[in-house]
Amino acid sequence: MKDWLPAIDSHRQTLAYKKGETIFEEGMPVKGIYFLNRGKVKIYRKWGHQKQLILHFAKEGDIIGYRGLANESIYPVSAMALEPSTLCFVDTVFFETTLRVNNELTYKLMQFYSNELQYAERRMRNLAHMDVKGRVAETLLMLKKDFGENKEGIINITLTKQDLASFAGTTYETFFRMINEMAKQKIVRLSGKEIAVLKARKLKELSTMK
Amino acid sequence: MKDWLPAIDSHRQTLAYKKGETIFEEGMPVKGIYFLNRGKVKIYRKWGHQKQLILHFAKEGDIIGYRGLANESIYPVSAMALEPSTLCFVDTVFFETTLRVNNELTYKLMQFYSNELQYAERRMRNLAHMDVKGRVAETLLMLKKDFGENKEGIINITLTKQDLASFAGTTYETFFRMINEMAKQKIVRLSGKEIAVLKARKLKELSTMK
DNA sequence: TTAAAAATATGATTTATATCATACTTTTGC
DNA sequence: GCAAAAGTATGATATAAATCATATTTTTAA
Repeated sequence: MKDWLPAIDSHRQTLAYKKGETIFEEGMPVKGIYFLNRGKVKIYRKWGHQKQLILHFAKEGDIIGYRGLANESIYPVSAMALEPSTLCFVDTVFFETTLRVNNELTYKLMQFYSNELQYAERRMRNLAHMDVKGRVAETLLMLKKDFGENKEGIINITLTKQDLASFAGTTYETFFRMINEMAKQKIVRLSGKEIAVLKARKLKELSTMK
Repeated sequence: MKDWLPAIDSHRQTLAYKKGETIFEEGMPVKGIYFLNRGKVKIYRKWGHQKQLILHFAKEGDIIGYRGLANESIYPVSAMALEPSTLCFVDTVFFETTLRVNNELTYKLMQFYSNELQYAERRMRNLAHMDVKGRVAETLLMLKKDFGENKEGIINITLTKQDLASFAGTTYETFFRMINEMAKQKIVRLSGKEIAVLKARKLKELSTMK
């Protein structure tokens, strides 16, 4: 992913966001693409005013806003900083010009989209058929894989239970019950917002079709 | 979509499939990409042996198997002909070589993926938050938009109720009840496998968040 | 530093939707 | 042309998960 940064290195503009600040919102016109230098960001789609489905948690090095590079020039998703974050912004016109002349970059981005599409469609299938406990299990495995864990085995991302639930595609209450049950069975260890996976094998099992 | 056909016109190979025949299956190694010349194809992800989520119905002119063009060289989805279909096949190596030299084609394909991703993520959100009646309503609107309707207003695709249910992300029984209810309310007209949308406005309303 | 807001925790209740059961009809393959 | 398989149709029942209610704790911002 980092490989394409040099190509647009010149035209960048650095922006800082506080925790809870919105970077862009679905329905807003696309102005450019963002690269996350520092911090963590959630990408989500809203449903009504209260509900949302979190599609992705972005970390340092990730690009954000690429979903807007389609025909529609409107963001199909929203992005909010989960901690103080620094992003560099490249306006669409320049980015697209770069893509037009840099075939390698375009090819990489295309492959990247292809992977994202695979991931989205797998999750779609899971939302349709996997039970909530399975989705909670998968959520934890995904976070562990994407963000890693420290020496104590604690996953390197701090999230509210509500955000975890919105990522798993369920309600806060149900998520809480599920993860609590897993804690009782010593599959995970919880302490405040810290989560450690103790039995990855068991989680894998829970997220496998029965 | 048709615009990129000429670029690979030479290396093609024509294949015919009967109704119900599998074109490729998830987990199989990717050999190439397909262009649907004639017929209709369902693209789906399996869950266990009985269940599936249909991601997309492809029609004449559509490309199929593009999801395999990521890092993994394994099809993440399956494809099955819904009626006698003719496809033209282009092997991955040649297609990728073409992409490497044809920036315009790569750019178009990238945009195409971006659109697909938007679509997938919107459906993801719907599976998480929209009720089944809403999803059934949206399913019908989408089919009407994608396949059009004849003079009598009948949608130009013939599907089993089971496939319709698998596309809406529900069971056959629930789908049946929902669409039946819509027929009683004169929102749609049913006759065998024929479906006509009578009140698109009402369907739109049902698929809007409450 | 303190009041307000957000997040956590958990029991009780409701509801949407899946599952099960069964009969009938249409389609398909030999 | 006919038997088997696939699809359609519907009622009854089960259940997973959402919703509601409420108390406590933690975090945030003035």
